[in-house]
Amino acid sequence: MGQDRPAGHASPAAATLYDVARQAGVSTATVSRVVHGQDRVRPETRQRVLGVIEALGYVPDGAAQSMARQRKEVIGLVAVEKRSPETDVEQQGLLFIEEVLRGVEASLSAIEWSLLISLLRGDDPAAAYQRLQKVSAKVDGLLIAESVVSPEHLALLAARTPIVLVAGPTNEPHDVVAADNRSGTTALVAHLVGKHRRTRLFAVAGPDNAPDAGERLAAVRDAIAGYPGVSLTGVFAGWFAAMSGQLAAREILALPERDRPDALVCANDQMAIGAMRELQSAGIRVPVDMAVVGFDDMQSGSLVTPPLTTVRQPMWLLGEHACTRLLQRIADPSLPPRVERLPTELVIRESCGCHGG
Amino acid sequence: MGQDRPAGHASPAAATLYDVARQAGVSTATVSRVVHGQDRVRPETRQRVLGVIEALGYVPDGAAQSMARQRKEVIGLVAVEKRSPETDVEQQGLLFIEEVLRGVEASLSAIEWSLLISLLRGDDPAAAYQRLQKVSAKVDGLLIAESVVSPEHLALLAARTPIVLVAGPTNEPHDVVAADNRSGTTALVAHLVGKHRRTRLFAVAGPDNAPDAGERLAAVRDAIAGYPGVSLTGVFAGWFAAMSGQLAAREILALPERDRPDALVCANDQMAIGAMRELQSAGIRVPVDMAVVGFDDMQSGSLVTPPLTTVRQPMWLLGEHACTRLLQRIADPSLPPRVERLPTELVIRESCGCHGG
DNA sequence: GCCGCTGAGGTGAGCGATAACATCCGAGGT
DNA sequence: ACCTCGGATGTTATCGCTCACCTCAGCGGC
Repeated sequence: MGQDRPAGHASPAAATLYDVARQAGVSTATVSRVVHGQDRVRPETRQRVLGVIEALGYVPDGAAQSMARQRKEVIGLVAVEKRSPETDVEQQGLLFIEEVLRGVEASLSAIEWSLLISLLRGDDPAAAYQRLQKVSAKVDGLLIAESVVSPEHLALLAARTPIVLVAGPTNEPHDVVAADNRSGTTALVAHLVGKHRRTRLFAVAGPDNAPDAGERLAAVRDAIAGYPGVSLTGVFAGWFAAMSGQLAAREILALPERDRPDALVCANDQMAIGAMRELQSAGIRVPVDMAVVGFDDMQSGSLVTPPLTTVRQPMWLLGEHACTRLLQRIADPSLPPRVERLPTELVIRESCGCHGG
Repeated sequence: MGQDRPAGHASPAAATLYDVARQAGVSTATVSRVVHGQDRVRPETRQRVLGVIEALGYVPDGAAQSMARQRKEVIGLVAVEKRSPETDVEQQGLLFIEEVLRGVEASLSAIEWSLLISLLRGDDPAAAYQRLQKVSAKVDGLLIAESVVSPEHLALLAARTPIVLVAGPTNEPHDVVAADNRSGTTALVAHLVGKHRRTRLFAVAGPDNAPDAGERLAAVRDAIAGYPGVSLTGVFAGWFAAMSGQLAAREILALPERDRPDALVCANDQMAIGAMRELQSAGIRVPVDMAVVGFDDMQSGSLVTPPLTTVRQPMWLLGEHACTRLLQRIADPSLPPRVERLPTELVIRESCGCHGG
């Protein structure tokens, strides 16, 4: 069938609606109706048109459709990518978003929409905004991860395009879908204190510009405040990368033994893993001498020894919900912005002091 | 500035080129020239237009541009996603592609193009093809990962859209960019045999439909054939998931001790990790009793105990090269299809029997 | 004084669909 | 026989932009 030209070469010019209409001896409107499965067409006509479509390998052009119906059926997901090919293989930032991406893509493909990805790198906010503008021209709405752009730029963008923030700041007048960092953290601290009698916690925080990080730290503080006799012995300002966990560990190792914490609460799993390895290679036994816990529940957490106790974020769901929200806003831009929190779940493994089953 | 309407609401109707032209008192051609930084405009006029653009927050519509210049400046990346939200958190398939994705995105954003992602799920090939067609309508070319679709469908697709296969079958008349599975595998076997004196290897293969998997298995066979006294004691048909590594391990554990292999060569890291954990929990010491090696060099391989010896695939590069190739083909569809192999690199850690530094 | 050139900018024909509206035609109703 | 009605189709304006081509004014050369 159709072996008349060598494969691997794009055809001379893609068939258009007009080609199909002409060959089938009908109007473009009829072809359009057939393509969209409408019923206003006689079965006989439909068959004829379908035949021509098949023969020509016709597929309606997306750009033209977007123009005509004033809807692109594409949404954009933008995240920050801090890595370059030469940089270390540190799986950062996007690692979190990858799971979200799947959730988004799943929701989208169910309604035949598509997902456009844009990874921002470099740290020039103006350039980032430029890029975002360009991207916004190709989509019906934007899902923006973490805080990749300043509040002012966000406002400018929102004035032109529907946007939903994923794990973004909740103090801006935008739709936000985020994990319930607070309850997860509270449960984690409760476990450490209640079950394992830890009294000297140390926090390894995430970067300032990540709202999630701030919330987790605040929650740790608040939770600790609720337990008499338990104190937060220190806070290390990390940036979500494993390396920053390592650095935090070194800072702790430099402390006289008596001043060291008995539990390390990290703002994400990456840092927890980095810290744990550093502590272990200095001879500290985790969790006996010091417990180490993370946040996110990335797969790697279950692989390390001891397996990491952490808090699971429903990242797939985060993606789904953010997507749904964005779709709603696209349908009705006048919707009032809302903040949605998705529940987190304590995942107890062994790095807290519990014993594996 | 511009606080006249509550933020978080999309504007009534986006400004168009005509709005800008009218307000600036020039023609649309002039605005277009300004937007595209052409020189045929007096500085004074340019400034005026720029002012209006700024004031209106004008961004040229992507669909209209695509239409007018007959180029969408978007390429699509399609991969298979075997997971659903309820399924286990097995990070499969896409895990490989995520790194590729970054490479692609980086190349693309450098030239201001965008990346459309489509994850195929379910296993209805007809549905997959449908979806691919839809996606192809929105892009200028497609990057297709592994073999997500039948050769026939691929040919049909290629007749209409430029495509490049990533880690795909090399026996079809398409552009392919893949890792040099053979040399990596050969080096791995040489290490196992030469350095660690292993003589009874067991292979855990990938799925039949993954060309990469087939190549790796064949390379193991060929390499072994080159060493007298070394044999391949068995092959387990896995599917790249950690679970299949586990199953392979169980099969081995069921063997009488004398019939067990002394080295396990897995077609990817996921399976190696799965197998290793299963072996360990059955009391087998890795690597003393049995070496276990993988392929890919995913980050998790460095986290497990013992750290996994594996072969690194330059996935980022794979993405970059595939992207470049696709761009070339888009520019000149008459290019003859080529197969490009990217070098792999042996990564020696400890699961082969070497000692960590 | 006429021509041609050049820089600055305007005109308008597409690009490939969609969808509102117009048309045509035969079946029923009266 | 006339009118109505509705199903099947055709016509065509429109979406927002680009680009080839046209216009026009001023200027210098001969």
